[in-house]
Amino acid sequence: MKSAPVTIKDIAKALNISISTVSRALRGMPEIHPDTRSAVMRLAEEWDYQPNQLAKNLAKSRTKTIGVIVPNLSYYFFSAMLNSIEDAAIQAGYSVLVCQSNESYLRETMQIQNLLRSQVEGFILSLSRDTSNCAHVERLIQKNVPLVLFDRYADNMAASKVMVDNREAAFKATEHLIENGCRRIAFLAGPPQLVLSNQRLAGYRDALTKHGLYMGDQYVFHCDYTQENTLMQTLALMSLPQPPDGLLTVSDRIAYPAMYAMKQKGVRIPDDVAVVSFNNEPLSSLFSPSLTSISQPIQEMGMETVRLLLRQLEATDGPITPETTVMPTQLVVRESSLRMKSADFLNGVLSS
Amino acid sequence: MKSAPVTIKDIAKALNISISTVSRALRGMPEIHPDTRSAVMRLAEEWDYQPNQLAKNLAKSRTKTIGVIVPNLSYYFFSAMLNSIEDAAIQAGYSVLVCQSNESYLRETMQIQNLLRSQVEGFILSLSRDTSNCAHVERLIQKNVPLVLFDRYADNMAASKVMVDNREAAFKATEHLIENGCRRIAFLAGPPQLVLSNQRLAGYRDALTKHGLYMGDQYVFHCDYTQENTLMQTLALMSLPQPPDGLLTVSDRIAYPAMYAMKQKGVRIPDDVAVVSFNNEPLSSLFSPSLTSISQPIQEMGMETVRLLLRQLEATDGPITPETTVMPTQLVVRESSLRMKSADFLNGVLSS
DNA sequence: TTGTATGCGTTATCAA
DNA sequence: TTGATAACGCATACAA
Repeated sequence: MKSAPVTIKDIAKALNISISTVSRALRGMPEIHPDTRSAVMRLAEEWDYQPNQLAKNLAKSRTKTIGVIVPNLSYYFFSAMLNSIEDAAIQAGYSVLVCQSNESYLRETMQIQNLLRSQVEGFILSLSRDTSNCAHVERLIQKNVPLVLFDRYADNMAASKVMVDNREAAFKATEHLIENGCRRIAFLAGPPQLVLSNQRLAGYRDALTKHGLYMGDQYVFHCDYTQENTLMQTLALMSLPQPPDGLLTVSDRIAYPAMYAMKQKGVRIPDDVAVVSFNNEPLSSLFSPSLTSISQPIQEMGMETVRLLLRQLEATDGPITPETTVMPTQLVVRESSLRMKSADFLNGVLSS
Repeated sequence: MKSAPVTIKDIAKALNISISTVSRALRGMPEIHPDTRSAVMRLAEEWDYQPNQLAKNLAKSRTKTIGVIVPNLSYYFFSAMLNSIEDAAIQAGYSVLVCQSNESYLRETMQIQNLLRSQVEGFILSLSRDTSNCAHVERLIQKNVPLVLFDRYADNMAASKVMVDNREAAFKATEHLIENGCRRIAFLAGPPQLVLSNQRLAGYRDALTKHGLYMGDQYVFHCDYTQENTLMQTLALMSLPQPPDGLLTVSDRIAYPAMYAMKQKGVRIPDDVAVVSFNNEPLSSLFSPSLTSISQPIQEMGMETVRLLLRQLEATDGPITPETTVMPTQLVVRESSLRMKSADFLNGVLSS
């Protein structure tokens, strides 16, 4: 039960002028007489006039709005990315409509549909865990809807992408474990359809192979990102006849429960098992032991994502060639992987 | 560069019928001839017609949309609340527009403004940390805009609210510490303008007073929810001439860095300092020691929040009297506060 | 400097 | 069962 909001028509009627004059005054067009303008402004102020954005957008056939769909805002990485994306978008005069897919393919397609109906001018998208079929995204591309994927993308799609070099990062992380004396290194991966997880798996294999430690994927277990599942996979891992002495996890969200499960089993970290992970959430430094993790330049990734989208949004002559930006990562070493106290010992192992 | 989307006008022209017929067919009105309907549907399907939501909303003067503003989606509590709110809203046929205030009063007022312009029909709001002046919310109330506050609300506002009994919960938590042998109990509170923090403070005082342990607020320190600040406050707390032997924190997000800082200082938890907190984030069970925390019924709170809003949205005769729902909490006891191994010893202390 | 008229894509109220 | 036509609130080309 609220009274009808005031419109430019109300103001025009009250001031006995035309609605176009009110419209122009409100928008600060230069041709308006100062007296007229101030009268309009005064009344608008007094009545707390709020322009109807729907009508505005409809009239201009533009919304200056971009749709952002992420799997889950409770993951630090995604909510941080959202903040960065929002800042960059606002800076460029765009506003943002946020949706979560809740890791569901169905929900993802529905959100795309909804945003499309809401006339967003472009999409920033990170695929859900359950998305293996990408027809819904392909449809956007076919329609020439500006689109940038980040982090969770799919291969073989003619879309702009922003990501880190997952393979290289995993290689780096795995080699760090090897340098710290690990010989049987396990990988708690994400679901098999996650490209990012597979790339990290590849980097993990690369490092093991390079150091003559690769023995098939017997130490690779897939997690579905739930706490319960990770606890189970970790226990399974530790019950292997030859349990691992090093662990790489695809995300801090996987590492936390994994470390918990190991500690419960009396496994000492890093002495029995050294752990390295991905994402470098702020909380990772607060765990005990603090967690070594690959950090991604979230701030820059958000800005770059928006930049690639703006390129498409503001292109005047036809569709633009998709562009992929690979951002650097950084290994942040903490207690969970620093096994050796002595640099000499470290060097000894490496040269042996 | 995308081609103009297809409209009902396009379909009408192609089928040589009127736009009203197309509109009716698309919306499944019963009076349409089956042949006409199927022809329309076929073409709509083929051309992937997407109704323009802006135009739809403008024409109906209804958006069936509610605006949700929270301080920060990276807090577990808020992103979980959002999920619950979204589910309940969708169920009731509403969609949700989400914004973050980023704990800024200015941003909060801007978001309200934006959502108002976007014609949301009601608000669900949790105030930012920096919001002490509530004129912006009062203005909504005056305009009879349906509104429900949750968790972070302000006193003396004629709005519907959903929250937990913070005072009682803090009392319960503090008494739990006392029962576990703590005698000098500190409270890491939130900013002084946070009502919720002050209520918890009151409950903390109640419990101390009841047990003859209250010695003024020398053990009360205020945090601003950043990690750095919490680390500092904790160190200050532990440097007191008589450091505390029990700690209550206003949020798990405060407890994590506090526990970290104490552990760094060699303080043993719970033996030297027992810790109890608020929110019961899923991660709290994974920390070592695992964190005792007050849990709030997030799922139910979200549903209740939406229920109270719907009551206002669907009221036909004038504004509705604001309603406040206080939800129950639960103390989830974990390692961080379980100091005594023996029940006999525990009973001994209590009866002494 | 201001007003008139038209359009944005839909819904809804009349007639037919 | 269908079709004109007028809203919805605003922007804008063109006239005045």
